Amino acid sequence: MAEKKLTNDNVEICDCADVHENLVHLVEETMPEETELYDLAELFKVFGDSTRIRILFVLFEAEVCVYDLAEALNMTQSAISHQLKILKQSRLIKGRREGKHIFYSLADDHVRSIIAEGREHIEED
Amino acid sequence: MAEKKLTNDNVEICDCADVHENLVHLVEETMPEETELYDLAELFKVFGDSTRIRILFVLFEAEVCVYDLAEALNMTQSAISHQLKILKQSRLIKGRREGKHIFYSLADDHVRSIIAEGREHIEED
DNA sequence: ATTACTTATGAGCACTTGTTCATATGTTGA
DNA sequence: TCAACATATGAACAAGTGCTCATAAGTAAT
Repeated sequence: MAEKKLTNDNVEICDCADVHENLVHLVEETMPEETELYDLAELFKVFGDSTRIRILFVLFEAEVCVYDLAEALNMTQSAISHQLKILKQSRLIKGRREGKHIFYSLADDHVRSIIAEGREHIEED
Repeated sequence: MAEKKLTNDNVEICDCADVHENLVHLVEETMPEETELYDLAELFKVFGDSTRIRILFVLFEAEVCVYDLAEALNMTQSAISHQLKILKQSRLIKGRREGKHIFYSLADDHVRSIIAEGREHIEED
């Protein structure tokens, strides 16, 4: 494939061997939809806060109400409640009402898998 | 186990059945170190941006230099370079110099696994 | 109905983050 | 050495985030 050169302006041109058009096509073919990319980023953003990570680790072990979460993590009820809302919106956890309490638990096992993969990465070498 | 009641002040007390002390102990036993929690959150924070996600999807397919990444994603060289630095610091990608170019590629397969797990989660139901 | 308890939520604030712009650093070839 | 290209980086700014505080909403028991 020919090198890509523009003659009339100052655009900088990188002529990495034959990569340009091929790459653009490859990207167009394999890159997920914009909305999926956005959703993926939003999901990982939820994991990207140590308070939420700590909440998830508690829920790995037990179904827990808001007040107990706050006590176990030594944080205010309000702070925990705000974070639970975010976790719930991402369908990572679910709440079950029982009288005055709402018990939270993991929504499914993806949470465990994702965190396990993350731990593997940071624990190597 | 007895309910927990304080008599002298207004502290609100949740008496979820027998959970308190057990939960605190459980958390102390199973919760990872503070530094690991922090590192985990930092790692997921890196995945929590759609520009970085897009960069990773390109690198799933090929080893690419900065300029081509910028072109493929229709972003400035500077923006891409800043993000590459973050990805490199998290050891998700690595760079290989070849003349004037620096070709970036995935550091290992954890990236693929983590993103695959994320996609599974958002694609269900 | 009133009180006490549990959870949710809105506003405000300090802090973080991603991009742009300008510029520096590094590499190659003439 | 100089010019051109490729990449990295610091400052600045807008936008987003997590906590606190005050308060609302929901539930149960008296």
